[in-house]
Amino acid sequence: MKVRELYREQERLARKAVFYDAFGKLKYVAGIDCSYYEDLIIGGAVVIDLNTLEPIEKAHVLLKLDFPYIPGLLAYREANAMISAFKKLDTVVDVLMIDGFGTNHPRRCGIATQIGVRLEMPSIGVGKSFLCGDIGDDGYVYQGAERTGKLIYSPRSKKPIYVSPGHRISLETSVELVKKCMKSGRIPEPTRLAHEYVTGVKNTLR
DNA sequence: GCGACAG
DNA sequence: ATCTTGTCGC
Repeated sequence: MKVRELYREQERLARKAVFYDAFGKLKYVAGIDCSYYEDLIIGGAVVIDLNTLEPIEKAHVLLKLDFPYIPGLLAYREANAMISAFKKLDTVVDVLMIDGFGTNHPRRCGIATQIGVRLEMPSIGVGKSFLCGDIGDDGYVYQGAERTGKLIYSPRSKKPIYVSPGHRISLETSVELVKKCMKSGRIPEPTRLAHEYVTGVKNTLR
């Protein structure tokens, strides 16, 4: 498919995303990430108990890479592996925390939004570097008049992470949840553990 | 045309 | 993301 057609598909998916809290009490968060090895992509999901921040279940999957890395179209490269790994979990997960962006995206449809809409599940994007928008003095990322994300600084690091809601959750709740999942490092436990997990699986392949 | 550009 | 040693700092 051509890039401009994928752009249109993203605009269509973005219209389906909602940013209010569509859930009850939260207990299980799944951190999702992926890594690469030769022509394979390793998708991984780690379930964390919000009360302890300890992992209770993990699952991963290996797929053939079938799409290049194109800024703004990351989901077409990584979403299938992430979703496949997530579906292997037995735990009934309440919310997804994904490595990447949600509504803070050029077409308001980052990988967290695409996965959230496809699974009809609450999702949050946790980016590690700036993508787009304007950073206000209040720490929020603005796209026009809308707040689409927020910078979060962990106690020590100078570099922030970028939090943006993907689907079925508000920006405020997203920020609150990410903060609640912060332990020692710069990255919240769900995605930090997911990243650790998939790199571990990769080192198994060589 | 110019600049920006997640993982 | 990935390829990679030593090295600065808590």
